[in-house]
Amino acid sequence: MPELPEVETIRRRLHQVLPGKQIVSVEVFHPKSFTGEIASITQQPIQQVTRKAKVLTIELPTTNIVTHLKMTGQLIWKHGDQRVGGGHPTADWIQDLPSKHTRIHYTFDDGSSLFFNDQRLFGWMRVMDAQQHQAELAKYGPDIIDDEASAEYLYERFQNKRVPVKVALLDGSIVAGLGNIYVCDALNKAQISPFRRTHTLSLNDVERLIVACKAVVELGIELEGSTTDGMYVSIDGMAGGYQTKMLVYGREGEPCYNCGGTIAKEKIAGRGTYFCPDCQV
DNA sequence: TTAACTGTTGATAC
DNA sequence: AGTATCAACAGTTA
Repeated sequence: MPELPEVETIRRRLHQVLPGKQIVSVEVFHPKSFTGEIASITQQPIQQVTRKAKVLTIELPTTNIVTHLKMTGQLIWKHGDQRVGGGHPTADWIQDLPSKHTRIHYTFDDGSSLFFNDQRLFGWMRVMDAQQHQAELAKYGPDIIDDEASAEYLYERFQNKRVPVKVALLDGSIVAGLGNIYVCDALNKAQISPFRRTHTLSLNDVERLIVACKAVVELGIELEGSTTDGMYVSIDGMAGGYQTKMLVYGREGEPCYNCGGTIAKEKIAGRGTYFCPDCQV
């Protein structure tokens, strides 16, 4: 599922191919997936593709196509047999687009296409002016990989909270871009229990935690995301590589790489949580 | 067959 | 305001 590394991988690849292209037509197959005036996004060159938190934005001269993939959203770009990136396995189903899960199909002036697929319909693409775009991004705290997301910042935000630290890390208004996979791994790397209440963490704990969070997310970006169930792929159908490096996520019953303890799985705030009961305290 | 589970966020109620 | 729970939806697993 797309977390920051997955969305960033998609952003980088879209940014390689989209700038300069003009949208010539848009087919909306599901009204829930798209809002905005199609006429407002055609016949003008795409400027750049940006990301904040898990929100992806295709910037046009006068407006923006703002995108949230939620859990099952995919963006696939096709131009004949041309591919961007390479070397990794490519999903074969991209040959058959649009599919039953394709919600939007953009056609560009060079004949290439962008497909928005979304099995569960939670995701969206919305045309927003600068002010609306700004308001959307203002919901989120600093990206976990930004310098602004410092130990001092997080420590201060933790002081007046008593939720389990795992819940706080998943709260995008505190720090943006972390999802279940990278939070579980970061807590293991920092040797902090996901159950620890935020206000009980020392500044030293928070320093270890923020370093671990940045490290796992940066590794995730380097490996171009994680694909645990085949759902996440980049714009050419390419799977990620982080799933082979996961520390605890999905490893219930297997040994902790840090101490050899047995990885446990419990629920925190309704979310499956993997951790090592022996070295995460 | 039915229920639980999947993950991100917004809405709602305390 | 902080916290907890549920809902949006569809498909897969128990």
